[in-house]
Amino acid sequence: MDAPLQIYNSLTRQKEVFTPLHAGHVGMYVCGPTVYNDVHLGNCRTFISFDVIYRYLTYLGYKVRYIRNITDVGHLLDDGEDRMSKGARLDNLEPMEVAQKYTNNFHDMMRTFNVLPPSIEPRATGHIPEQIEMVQQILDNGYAYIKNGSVYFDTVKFAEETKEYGKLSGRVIEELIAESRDNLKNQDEKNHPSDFAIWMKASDEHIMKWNSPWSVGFPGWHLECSAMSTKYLGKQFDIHGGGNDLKFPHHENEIAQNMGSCGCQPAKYWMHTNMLLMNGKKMSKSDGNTISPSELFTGDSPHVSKGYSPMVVRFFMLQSHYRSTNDLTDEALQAAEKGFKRLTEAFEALHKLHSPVTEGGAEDENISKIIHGVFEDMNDDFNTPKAIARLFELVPVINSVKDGKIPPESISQKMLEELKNAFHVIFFDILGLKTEESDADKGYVKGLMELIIRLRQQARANKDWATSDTIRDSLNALNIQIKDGKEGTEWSFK
RNA sequence: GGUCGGGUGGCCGAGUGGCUAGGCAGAGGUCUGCAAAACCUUGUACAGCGGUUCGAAUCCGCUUCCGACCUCCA
Repeated sequence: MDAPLQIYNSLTRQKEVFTPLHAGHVGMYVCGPTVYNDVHLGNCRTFISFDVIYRYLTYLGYKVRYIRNITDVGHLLDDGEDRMSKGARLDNLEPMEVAQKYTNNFHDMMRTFNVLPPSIEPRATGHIPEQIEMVQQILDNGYAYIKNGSVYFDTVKFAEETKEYGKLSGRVIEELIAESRDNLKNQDEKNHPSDFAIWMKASDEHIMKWNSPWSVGFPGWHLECSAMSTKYLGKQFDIHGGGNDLKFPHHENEIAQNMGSCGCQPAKYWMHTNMLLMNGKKMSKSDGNTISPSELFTGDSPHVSKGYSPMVVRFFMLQSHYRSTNDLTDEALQAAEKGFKRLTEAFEALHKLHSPVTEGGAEDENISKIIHGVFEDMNDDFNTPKAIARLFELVPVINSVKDGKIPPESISQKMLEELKNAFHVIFFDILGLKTEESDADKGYVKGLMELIIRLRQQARANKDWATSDTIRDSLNALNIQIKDGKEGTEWSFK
């Protein structure tokens, strides 16, 4: 009955009904991080977005094979030095130590954000033979040429013969001629400025290099994804994702390589996440407009007035659509923090509700509509902000029943169960959020709080306002909020 | 310069040819010993100028401003 899942396809620039290549299965490849540095928040946004997409596809019943790679070689800097090698030189480490260190850091951060691990996380250095094989196939098919031990992809020939080059990013090859800079590494070796290396001959001082039929060298940056997606998902698979900034040249070149080796377009649906901004500008490693995840958590940054918890940050990110830019500001984070708290507290309150009627509550239909609406929103290109907005509509209903503002029979037992279940599925399983109960929540702090609240109740019963207010104010100073309600007093961390 | 995407109420952020997005902040009220929390009510926004239309913030054109990519970036 519900509308089918639709996905915005960057390749066709429109929403399309999602139909997997093989019924019941989804193959999804997402470009992972280059591990030469701590992960930054922009990366996190992309992986959080795809985490929700992965979770939702799984929820829909698809068996999803989710590949997210680790790039640990081949990513050149302007001066021609490999990112990994540079990291190694600066830290005085083996390149693989650098890769491992930052891979660990990346994994820690993904766990912190409650991002599920992918099905397979292949490394570029672990797939050198596959990449060499692909270079050979491209050469065999005539879409590459060898110059001094390096191999370059022939974009001009590819573009002329297939009309495919530039399709994803909207580029025209003639324009690329004029635009390309001429100060790139080995530019003189290329036949055309838009050609790109798929195998690079290594200089003597280059640390990371492998034997190949052409030279001792290393693979080009774009090649790994082509080779690894093919290896684990086949020549054609369902979804290929990544950040918007990878569209050109990375993804465009990936398509060229896949088509150049096997003759087919690798992915049916291309999905691109938009950039995380900070104060209106792209958050970027290279220009300093950035805040690290840990700085954001601790508040140790001039860009924020305080720290924000990982789940608040995740929630904040999901409150904008993955294809829209997301502007991170202190004010917006504060709004997200309060909203997140309101939602989680309503969810907790929901579990304490009971209904005297089995079915036919006055609010039943309304609630049912909201729940269905959430899934409709998710089916519409994973519209998490809209889905979350609907979740908020449940809050006043839940709180009103809890406070006795509307009678408990407004929601039937049946609906209550359905709602608890749905809320759980949406909030935890699909959006990947979790309530942040601290250790204190379970430990003796809880017992102490019960004691304190009981003492304060006695004081209030005796109209000893001075004592009761002192307790309240002191707790408040400790960031503990006292909430006097009809059914007694509750508390929470502020 | 080329390509693309945007400008929505104080802030963030959805959406749409006619029907309340939502969150935060603000205002009024209920509740309360007083508060807080919660609940109720409330603002009637869509860059500007034209055009299409019975009707446009939503479609088209122009203007303007902003951003991304074109060079390593999720």
